[in-house]
Amino acid sequence: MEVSYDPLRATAALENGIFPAGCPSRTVLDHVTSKWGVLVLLALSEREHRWSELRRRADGISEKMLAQTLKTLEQDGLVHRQSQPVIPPRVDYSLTDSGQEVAALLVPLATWAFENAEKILGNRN
Amino acid sequence: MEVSYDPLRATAALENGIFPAGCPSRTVLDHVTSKWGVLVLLALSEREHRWSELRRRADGISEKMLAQTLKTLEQDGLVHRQSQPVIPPRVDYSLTDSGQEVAALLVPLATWAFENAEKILGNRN
DNA sequence: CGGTATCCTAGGAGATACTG
DNA sequence: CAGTATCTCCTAGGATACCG
Repeated sequence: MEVSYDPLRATAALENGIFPAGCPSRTVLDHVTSKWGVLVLLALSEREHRWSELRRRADGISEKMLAQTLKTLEQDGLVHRQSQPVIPPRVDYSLTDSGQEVAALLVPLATWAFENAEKILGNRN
Repeated sequence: MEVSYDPLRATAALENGIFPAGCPSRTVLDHVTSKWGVLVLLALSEREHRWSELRRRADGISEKMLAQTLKTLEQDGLVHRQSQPVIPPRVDYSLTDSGQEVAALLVPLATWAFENAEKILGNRN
């Protein structure tokens, strides 16, 4: 996995964009970095998931929050919802192209968290 | 800015690490992706900031949340606090090495949010 | 300036029950 | 199975005041 970003574009984002309260960038950032949003995007970065799979994967999430999170991400055009008209119902969630872009940025973050967790929390003594 | 990550390590993180409720990785991820945590880390990724600078930069943050956020990040060993014994008091916050690592991963995310905000939120009609 | 200490409340979030 | 609907609880977080 490789992420390459133009420093000038990053600077522009930091200087003009991200910090004002209520600005669109922050709204988007909030959705994408939300407690459950991250986990859902990470799960979907691996492969499509059904509702119940996501429910189990994002360990600890309530049905309410899963529904809410998925709805937000779907409205944002990051997650695609495909419902099959069968009995019992089957609904698959996957990433859109935009979704794959963010997810690709989230994965290194998760990897870093995973690899540094012990050290970080170990400081706390 | 360039971020390169071994796919195998990413896979390990996703498969073993990130998802269990209450696991260390998720705690760390929560700190780092918290609403105000992201903004503080982003601000500090540019340069050192004083308390009052951070207060103004992370637009909308309350004193309470700034204090809380900084304390968490400092305990996590991501932010370094340097207080000068002068009058009036002066305190500078900067990133530790670990802090720079995460911040480097956060910047592309912020850049992406900044560049895609309009499109994303435009979907909502 | 760089913070605590206190109080207070909106809404984030869980539990439970129900439905197409 | 894949969700709503409701009810309730609790705490993240804002406002205000004060302090070294």
